[in-house]
Amino acid sequence: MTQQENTTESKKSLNFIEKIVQQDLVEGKNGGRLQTRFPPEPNGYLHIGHAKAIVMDFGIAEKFGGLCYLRMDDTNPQKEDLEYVRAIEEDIQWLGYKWGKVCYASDYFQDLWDFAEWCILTGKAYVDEQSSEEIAAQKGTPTQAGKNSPYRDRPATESLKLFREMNSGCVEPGKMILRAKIDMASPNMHFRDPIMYRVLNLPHWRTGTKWNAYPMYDFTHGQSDYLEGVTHSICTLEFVPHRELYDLFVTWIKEWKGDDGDINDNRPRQFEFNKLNLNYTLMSKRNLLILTNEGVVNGWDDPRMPTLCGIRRRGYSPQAILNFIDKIGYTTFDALNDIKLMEAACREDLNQRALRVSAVVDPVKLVIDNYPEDLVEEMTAINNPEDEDSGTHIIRFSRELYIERDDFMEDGGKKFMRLGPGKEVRLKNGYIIKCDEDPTKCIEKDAAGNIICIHATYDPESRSGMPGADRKIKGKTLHWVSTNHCVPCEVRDYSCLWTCENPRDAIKQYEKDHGVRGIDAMRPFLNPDSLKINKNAFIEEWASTLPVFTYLQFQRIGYYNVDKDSTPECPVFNRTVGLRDTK
RNA sequence: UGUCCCAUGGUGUAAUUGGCAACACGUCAGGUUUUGGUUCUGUAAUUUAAGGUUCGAGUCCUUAUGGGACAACCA
Repeated sequence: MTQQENTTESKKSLNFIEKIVQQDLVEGKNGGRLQTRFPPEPNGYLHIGHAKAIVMDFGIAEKFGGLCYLRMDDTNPQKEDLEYVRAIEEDIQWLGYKWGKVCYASDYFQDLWDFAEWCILTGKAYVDEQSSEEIAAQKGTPTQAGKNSPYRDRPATESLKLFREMNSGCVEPGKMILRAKIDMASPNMHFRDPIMYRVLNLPHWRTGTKWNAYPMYDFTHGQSDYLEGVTHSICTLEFVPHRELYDLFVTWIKEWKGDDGDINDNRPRQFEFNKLNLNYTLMSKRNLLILTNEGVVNGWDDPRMPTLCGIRRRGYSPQAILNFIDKIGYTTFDALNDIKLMEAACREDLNQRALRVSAVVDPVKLVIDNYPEDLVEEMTAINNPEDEDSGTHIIRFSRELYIERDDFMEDGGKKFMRLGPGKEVRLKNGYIIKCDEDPTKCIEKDAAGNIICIHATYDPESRSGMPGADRKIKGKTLHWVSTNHCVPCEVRDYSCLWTCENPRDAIKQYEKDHGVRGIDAMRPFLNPDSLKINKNAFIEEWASTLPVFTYLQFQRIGYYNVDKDSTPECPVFNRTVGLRDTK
């Protein structure tokens, strides 16, 4: 970290969770320890919303000298897979974070089981044999108290016997569950005898066939935190109603462990911040899964996806993401962030990082009539004017070039600063050129009236670096490639997948109004033009030799990244984000 | 007709904890520039409402309004 960053860092005020952590440390809570965890369920790929949580969990540990574990929340073998575990690890490392160790909720299955038996024996839990419909009906509503289950007061010995049967593999899923005996009239729905264990009769990718009954999230998370030594269990706002239950189970497990220290010390505490909402973006894993399954996008790493692998392929740097997260902050307000802020953070970073190259994405031929037929000159191009250490590369110049079609206008008027009859422009790293006043002399058209070739003359004294190049001209500086010294390439331009600001709400509403679900409720809001493939582009030779994931700027166009689909014959580029355009 | 949470320029966040409302992005106008990029200078725009406490309120209290979360054998 540079000195400058250090000063800005120290000037910036802490977010509300950092303030809590700082205060707890001062007060010596939990023995002055700080330990957090990032607990993804390995049932899908991480997205930009997870990045916000990662920066919080890992970042706060880093900042205050604590520890952060990566914990796979693998309590539902129905949906989870090793493939996702690997991807999660890769994404976190890509962001630049290191974990103390990797843990699994399944590490605690035996503890959780023993603890559950103790809960039964001490009258805190019972086995319920009703159907899920019956249980739902008894649960009441937020405005109405629930009713007790007829099994609520069965003897502990009976519950214990049935609980053990639940894990035998002989009980059909749905026939029995273990419930905590709390309060069916609680205004907090999570307190109405929540489910602790359910029968799945499914093997688990880590524990094999040892378990047939698996613990629920609420009966796992706080206990795992406690057993691991987590001090600050930080999650998003939708878990606020779970906190009371979290605290209760932590209190119970301390009792079970014979941990008779102060109940307010040596225990994890849950804190909640606002999750990331981005306009024109759909975040939930469930919906992203639909998009990939239905082929709306080409896999989880499609550059239009908000997944970290998608964003990476799109061409964002980890630092760009970190900058963005830093800009939006952490509060308890359910904000809808503007995607433009993320793009601004990206430009800010890529401006420092990206190699400048010339690519012509909508080419028209330009012939320099007074330039020698067989001359080829090697021009020097600066790789990145923002970074003196980035060096230079060669771009070859000749009589026949491609320039952008929209850099020439037959009647552009006074305000059009680029090429046209009688107009003079500079070719970047090249010469000053000029078109004849007479349109018939500088424009070649086909039968349909389309411009197929532009003619100009160059000023031989104006080559970049020569004294003659220093003269001021009215026109702008244009980028170009030499027709014989460029490579055809594929350029993929992306825009938002969604046409409405808040696709989540729009889809939900559509589902309600039209009685359809899933992809059918999404289609009306999908942007048909979210991917534009351009196979008619040319790029300078040097750029075609760069490896996948190289950060590039197509000068005057935008930031681009080398895609994994590239071949030596045809490199493929993804548009990360366009240049700011104040034309 | 429940419980809990939230409300500061267009968007997101600050405000030394009750003491001059600011920062970033965006807007608009201009300077620099071999990228209509970058950079620099300037610009307009903010405490949801009403009442209360106080010398003093974005901050505390009350009420209203608006928004969010909660009723999966998901996490």
